[in-house]
Amino acid sequence: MPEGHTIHRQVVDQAPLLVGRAISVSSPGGRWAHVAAAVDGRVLRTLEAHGKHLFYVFDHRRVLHVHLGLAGRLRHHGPAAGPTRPDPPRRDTALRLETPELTVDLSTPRTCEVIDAVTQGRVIARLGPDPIAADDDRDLAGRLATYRGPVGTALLDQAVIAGIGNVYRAEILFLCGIHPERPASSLSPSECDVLWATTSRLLRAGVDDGGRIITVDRREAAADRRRTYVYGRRRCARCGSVIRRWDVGGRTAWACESCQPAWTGPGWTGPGWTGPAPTGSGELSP
DNA sequence: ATACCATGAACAG
DNA sequence: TGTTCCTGGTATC
Repeated sequence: MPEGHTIHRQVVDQAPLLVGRAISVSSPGGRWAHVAAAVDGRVLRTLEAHGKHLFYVFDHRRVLHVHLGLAGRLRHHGPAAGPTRPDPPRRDTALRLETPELTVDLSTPRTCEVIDAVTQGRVIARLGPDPIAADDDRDLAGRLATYRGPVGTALLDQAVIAGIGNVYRAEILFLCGIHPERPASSLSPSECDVLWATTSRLLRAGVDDGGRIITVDRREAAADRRRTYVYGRRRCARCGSVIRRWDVGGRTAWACESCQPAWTGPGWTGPGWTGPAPTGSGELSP
């Protein structure tokens, strides 16, 4: 499940075994041979993550840039000589990275390219702050104050915060008690502070949990083994109300409208808005 | 066996 | 705003 925590987890797992070593890079499927050739045999200097983007920085100042998208995956294999010798690469493997200690297979990435440091800087400059790496929210309140659209859309905008995906969006807004359709600009500075702190806490926990997304408090949800409060659920793990799922910002929002009451202030156009006086016959249009 | 939906985001218009 | 790409898990036949 490639949200930002997945990528940071890859850094935690890969960096100790790859940084400082020459990496053999190949493209088993052949489609990415030009990418493999550009970094094959080079020594890895650093491995960096920002949001959902992963950067392998090599000694000749070339940078392998990977974004998994929806279907991309990174699979690890043990050393060729050890008990967990790597499987033969799957046909869809874009790149295989190998050292004596670790083999990493990248399959069906959204982005797989070799760039320079300037381009890497541009990619990162397009992104908002990464709540796993950064302690500073870089004025999240200011960005939300001028954001035109619901907070549920803003949280998936990687220029606002880098690394949130649809699962975390649902869980963050639940834990903050914020309705997904509230105008982003209606959040108070203190709500923005809580939003950032919650985001940072959840994503960091996701890294520590090995990339799994576990947001529930074990005491609160002791009765079942689900890992979320609202995402993927029929009923709220806290109050039992039926979860509503509908489109917000082009993705499915999941929310408990008891725990996340609808906003009825300025800008709200959802249920409860009386609107202009009805005209015509009063019948609903087909 | 087959259909559908999903953790993402670029692109067209 | 809608279309498109990719794989994999789950549901349905």
